[in-house]
Amino acid sequence: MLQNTRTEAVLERLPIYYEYLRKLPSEENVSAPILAKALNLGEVQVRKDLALVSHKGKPKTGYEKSELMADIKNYMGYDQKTKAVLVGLGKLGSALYDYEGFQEFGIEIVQAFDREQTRLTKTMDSFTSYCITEHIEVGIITVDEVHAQEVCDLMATTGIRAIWNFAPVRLNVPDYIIVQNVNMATSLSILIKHMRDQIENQVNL
Amino acid sequence: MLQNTRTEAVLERLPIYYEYLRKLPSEENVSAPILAKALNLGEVQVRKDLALVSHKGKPKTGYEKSELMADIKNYMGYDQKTKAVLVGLGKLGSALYDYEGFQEFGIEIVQAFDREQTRLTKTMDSFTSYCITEHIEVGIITVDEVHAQEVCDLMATTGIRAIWNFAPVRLNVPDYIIVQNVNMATSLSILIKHMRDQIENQVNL
DNA sequence: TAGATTGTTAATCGATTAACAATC
DNA sequence: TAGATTGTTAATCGATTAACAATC
Repeated sequence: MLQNTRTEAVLERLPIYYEYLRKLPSEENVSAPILAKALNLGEVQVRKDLALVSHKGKPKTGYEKSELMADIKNYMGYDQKTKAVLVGLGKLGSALYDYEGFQEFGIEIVQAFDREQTRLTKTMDSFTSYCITEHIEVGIITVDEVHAQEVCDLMATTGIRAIWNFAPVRLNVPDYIIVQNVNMATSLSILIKHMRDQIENQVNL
Repeated sequence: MLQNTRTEAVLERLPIYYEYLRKLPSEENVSAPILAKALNLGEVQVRKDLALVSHKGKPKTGYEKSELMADIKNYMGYDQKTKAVLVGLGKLGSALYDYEGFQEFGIEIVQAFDREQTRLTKTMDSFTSYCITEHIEVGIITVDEVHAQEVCDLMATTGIRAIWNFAPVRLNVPDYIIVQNVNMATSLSILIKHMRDQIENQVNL
């Protein structure tokens, strides 16, 4: 455990294990080889990933399902509640605001903001004070690209430390804020490029 | 150019360059150092990425903006039109169906399907024949996790070669179909984990 | 010519995979 | 005990970065 070098990619896989386990009807023990086979990953990789978060694996029998889930949960911080606000209640914003799936990971979008005040939204006037008094840590930007930086700047004046940005702009933020850009169009275009490459390769065989 | 080993990650960066260039008001030449600085990437990395798609760079002056864009466009296949269908016109499905941003990358969601027939949707009865006659290559799954595999199986009976899956299930597909899973909840949870790690590190300094 | 930038080879860094001893 | 699985060290693979010659 001394030089336990965590690779970045582990963070992408732990939620996959967690979701797999959560949906697994059986309560039986699970092992790295079982997970590897089910999720089509390398056996050693899974073994190493699990070793990073848990030390309750037993040779021959593997891990107790509930213990392993608890250890992943703890490592990933799913048990720490995280409050997020969303700005821009358009189609995409609404879809996210309504989405039930965040709960499982301890995440709640507690309030949506937009230009207009509605049953669902507050206006931006109250944004800063709301975020400060409610100790909001995460901001979700689903406004158009013209307003994204402006919203981002406002977020930076609160206690928000992470921004999930759906506007196709690169945001300027202070060092202590981390930004994750999500771009639906480029994501799909990458999938399509992979598809075309694969088709090409098959033709050339 | 002989052993021009393309790294997987290039595909993630080329769209970023492309979008940056597209939105750049100036028509002046661009160089790897300029792009690197603007996008906060390594200079050598950008240089190598550009060399992969273009051979029109000139020492001292860099690349002509429009030529470089054309070369990225060509490499990534943005000039090849790709038709996609979407199944599940809920909140998220609607948001994607309405989204204008795909166009830029040659992608069009040409039809949505759902249980009910509406002004916007066809029912699944016509799904297979529609996809075949329209030569659909990409399927987008935005149904709930209970129905995702079923929809996926149906897609596999058509000419669809790539599936963009928003349902939180791992789909079983034949080898020649590639699947990209998108999970909003786990994506956000990873961002939050990064945030917590960063906060932790700052405290420990 | 001088200087900035390209294109490419070599070196480093990071992540995955292979190998194997420990053990339940 | 035998066998499956864990945990870990070493080897490989892949991607990024450093270094540098070529050149406009």
